[in-house]
Amino acid sequence: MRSPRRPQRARKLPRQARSQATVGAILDATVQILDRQGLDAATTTRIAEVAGVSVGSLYQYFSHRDAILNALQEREFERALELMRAVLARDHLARHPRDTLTAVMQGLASLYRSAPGLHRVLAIEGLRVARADRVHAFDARVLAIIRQFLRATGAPLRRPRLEAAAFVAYQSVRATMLARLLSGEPSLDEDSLVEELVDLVLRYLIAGDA
Amino acid sequence: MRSPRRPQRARKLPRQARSQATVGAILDATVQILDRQGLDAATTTRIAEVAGVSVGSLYQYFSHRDAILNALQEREFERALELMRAVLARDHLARHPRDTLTAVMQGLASLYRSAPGLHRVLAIEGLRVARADRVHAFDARVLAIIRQFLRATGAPLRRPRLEAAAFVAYQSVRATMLARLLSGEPSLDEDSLVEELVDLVLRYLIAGDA
Amino acid sequence: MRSPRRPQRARKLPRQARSQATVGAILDATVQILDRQGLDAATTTRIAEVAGVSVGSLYQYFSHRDAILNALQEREFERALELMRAVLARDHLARHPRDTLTAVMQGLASLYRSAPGLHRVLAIEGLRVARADRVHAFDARVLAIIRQFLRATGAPLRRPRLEAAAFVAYQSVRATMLARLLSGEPSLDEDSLVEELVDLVLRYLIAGDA
Amino acid sequence: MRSPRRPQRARKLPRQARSQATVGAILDATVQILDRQGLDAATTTRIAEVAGVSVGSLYQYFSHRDAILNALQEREFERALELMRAVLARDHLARHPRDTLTAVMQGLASLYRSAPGLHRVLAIEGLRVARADRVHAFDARVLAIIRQFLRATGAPLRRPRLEAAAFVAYQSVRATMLARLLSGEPSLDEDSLVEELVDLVLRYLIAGDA
DNA sequence: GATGAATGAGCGTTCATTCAT
DNA sequence: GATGAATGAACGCTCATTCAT
Repeated sequence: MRSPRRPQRARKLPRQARSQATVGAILDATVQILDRQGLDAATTTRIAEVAGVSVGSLYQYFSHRDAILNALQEREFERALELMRAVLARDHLARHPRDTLTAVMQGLASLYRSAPGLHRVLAIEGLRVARADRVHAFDARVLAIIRQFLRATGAPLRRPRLEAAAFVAYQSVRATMLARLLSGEPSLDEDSLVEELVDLVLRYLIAGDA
Repeated sequence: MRSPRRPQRARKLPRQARSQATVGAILDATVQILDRQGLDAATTTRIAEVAGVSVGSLYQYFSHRDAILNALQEREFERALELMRAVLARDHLARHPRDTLTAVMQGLASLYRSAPGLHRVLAIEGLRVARADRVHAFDARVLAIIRQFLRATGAPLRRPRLEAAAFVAYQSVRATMLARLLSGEPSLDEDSLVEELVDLVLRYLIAGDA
Repeated sequence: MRSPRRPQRARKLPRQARSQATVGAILDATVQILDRQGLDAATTTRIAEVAGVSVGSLYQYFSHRDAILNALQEREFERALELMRAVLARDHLARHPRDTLTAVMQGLASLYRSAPGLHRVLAIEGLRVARADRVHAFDARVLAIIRQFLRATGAPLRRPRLEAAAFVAYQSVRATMLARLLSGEPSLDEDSLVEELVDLVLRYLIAGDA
Repeated sequence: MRSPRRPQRARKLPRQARSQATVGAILDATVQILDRQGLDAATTTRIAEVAGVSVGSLYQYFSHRDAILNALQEREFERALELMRAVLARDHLARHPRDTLTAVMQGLASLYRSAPGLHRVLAIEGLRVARADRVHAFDARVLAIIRQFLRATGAPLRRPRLEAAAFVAYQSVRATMLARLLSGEPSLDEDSLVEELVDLVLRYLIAGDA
């Protein structure tokens, strides 16, 4: 996409019900387009068209095109965090770490599966310099959750550098899932992938797990 | 005025000394721009400008803008493969797999370190649909090398699904290194990263490795 | 940056008053440029400039530059056909064929006279391969009208090959008028030309007409 | 084609044998390209390539691209005039005008047939403003020949305005032949076309010819 | 507020022409 | 003379953004 002519002022926050609906429609339209046709198809005109509003309205709620992608990214970030929190909150201490990990990874896999095209675009765009900070912030939150889980788990940890370990484990899982998503016809079925990743992480992190 | 005719094949190969210099200048300029300002800044006009040539010259050697990126990608691909081959060729059978793995990863880390911005862009662009095939082809070659290494190693393998294991291991290493590269100020020094990754892979792949 | 996507269908039809005005301005500007400076001067930038709009507006209503020329061509085609139909509809059976033919040719001559430069360009462009189909379609419609006229006329026809005769007659008239148009200072006044052409066609087509 | 940056000085005339050969090769190459691929394919680079010389050499003999087309046009003009002169010179006074006319038209038809693509391009380009003068000059020479023939012929002429008559007859023949050339699949075979045109012209020009 | 026609900077690309070798 | 690498003005076209209605 072209680097945009940046506007000078921020837009007002949507407060009323109708506004919320419009914002929602715009985000949903963008998701649909990204998922089916990719980033290049997500022009402001097309988004407005699919959302059933005018471009003018679009700019009433988003100061520039990238703001839409940012909002989307944020939405998916929250969704992923929520998923992790929900799984970990379910009395995971009483269960074997393997079960907890498996549940988390199945959740992530289903998240990706629900809109592969969208997550592909977000992953790519997430790597762009402009959006790097947002991704780092998200990563930090994920890592905090992981560390918290590791500390809370009764299992004996192998790794002295907890922070490094969480980083490596997280990136490995994230990237492998994404790579499978990006390969046209995955040679590995989802369940097997989850199994492999659980094993990878367990053996890496937890002593004596064989 | 003229109906546009997309050229299908590569332009003439540079034979003379001056031509070689021009091609080199274009590639170098592109690397520099990608490394410092990212992909969007790498317009044909800007590349030509930095290379100190005219746009016309650029098109004398590259059929279209993307061909420059492709050439660059190919160059880095070959470099990475060459590095892996070189390390694995060095009597690795006589050494402990840990040493071999460490050597490979140190090589990759230094490759990334040499031009972080470039590798960031190549990694990102490698995810785009248009270039997905090239990346898959590269991945397949890497996976073949890894599998060959695993088979040749005397060490007892833990994983029944060799192909899946190679995929998971490769993506984990690749992504973690890249993620560290992308984070502005890495919290993990390079040696520690290599150590962690070697450990990750060994425990995942090789039975009884502790 | 972006892979170019050639639009296949026409742009949105102009509905509002302002839109209509813009389309009109674009067509008028194009006619003016073609008439005065020829086809090569009719760049999108120049057309927009003369029309007093931006290039963007131009592409809001025409999918590509050639679409403007096509629209212009179509407009003139329809105008010419309408003229022929109108003249032939005027109780021509009751009149001598010479009068009918004269009326038709006077109409065509005045059509050409109204914008010689435009018709010159359209005639030339009509010869280009890209637009040949459109011209052939127009020619076929004209020939059908001519054949219908010849059949309806009570006059005894000299020519056994009606189709060939219509073709020869039509091309002769068309080309001679055009040639006169193209010569800077016509040596033949319009009335004389019409007279000559009527005579040419009558003697060629109609038996005993002397 | 793009309107060229016009050079300032004329080129030296080719005097030596090698020069003549180069000029010939360039013209032949241009004919071949025009005939097979049309005007847009006739770039200076391509012409030089087909001619087996360098672009530099091309510019040694032709001051600019259009000069090549001009030379080609001139060559075809001379060829056509030569053909007419040759036929008319063959004791045509002793023969019936119909035979003479038939011979001329057969000659023209075979000229066109020998390289339809070339003549299509020349016809189109000949109409462009830039080259209009050259065409008018050629037309004038043709008309002179025609008038001379008409005067020399013993046959009684119908038309008082000899100049106008020559013009009408010439344009009719030229355009009809060209139109047949331009229509993809001519519905009229060449012999029939010649027959029709001879009849058209004879009845138009010569009194009592039935 | 909502609309959507209008804007125009900027992109990738071409090719006639030049000139150092 | 010949070469062909280099030039760069100019083209068609896109789309994020604005603002009169």
